[in-house]
Amino acid sequence: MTGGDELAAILSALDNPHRLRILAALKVGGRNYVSQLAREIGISRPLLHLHLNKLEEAGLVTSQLELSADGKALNYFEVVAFHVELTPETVAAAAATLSDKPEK
Amino acid sequence: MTGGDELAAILSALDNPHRLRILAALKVGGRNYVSQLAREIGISRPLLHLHLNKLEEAGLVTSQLELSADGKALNYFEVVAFHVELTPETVAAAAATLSDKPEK
DNA sequence: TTCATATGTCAGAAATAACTGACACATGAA
DNA sequence: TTCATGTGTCAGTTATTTCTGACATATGAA
Repeated sequence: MTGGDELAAILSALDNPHRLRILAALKVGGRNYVSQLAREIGISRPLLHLHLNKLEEAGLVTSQLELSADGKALNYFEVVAFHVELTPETVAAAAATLSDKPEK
Repeated sequence: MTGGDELAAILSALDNPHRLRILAALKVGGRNYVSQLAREIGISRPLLHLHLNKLEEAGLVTSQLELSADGKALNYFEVVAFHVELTPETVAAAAATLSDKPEK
């Protein structure tokens, strides 16, 4: 029972090849911190930061700040176990609760 | 078993409140032609045309040109019965087959 | 102190997506 | 012929997203 806005956020978050790969990397390689993940995926850190933010806002990943052995602050991200069914029925139900602005 | 590019197209098509409502309208109200649908949803016909194109390219709707009783050519659209599961696993699998350009 | 690592943020450019307002064409009815 | 209806398309504007290149801050090691 996913709400319209919630589903919209998830779909928006998944509508990007980088973000799909980020999720895949975290799922396959396990939790990781942003600088390291940026190196592995091959995109800039600010850009990865942006994408991770969007994924986190959609509730698809979570982050946790930790201190490494040598004192560096590492922000670890990991995938959340989500499950969304996309069918005409679920889409129609979600669309009915969309809080978009119909005002001109 | 949805391919990466196929899933990307679906997600891209669903990442828009208008298109979610269009799918909902076609699912609930049944098949409809574009001018009529544009009036019901309350958006311009060229805009609806654009969105329907994107939905059709993603394989979420189909269209069929028909002649009405009074001779007008009506382009009827209807929803295709799709079913997509969104989980970390399916996303990871799809991301692995993405044909994006990793060059530069 | 300097270096290498980590964090975050932000302004501006570049690339897409969304949208509007025409235009062109066709048919049946008035 | 004119009107109302349907179809599609396209150029140009606006809005949104994506991306880069800085900047600022912090810590441990050399």
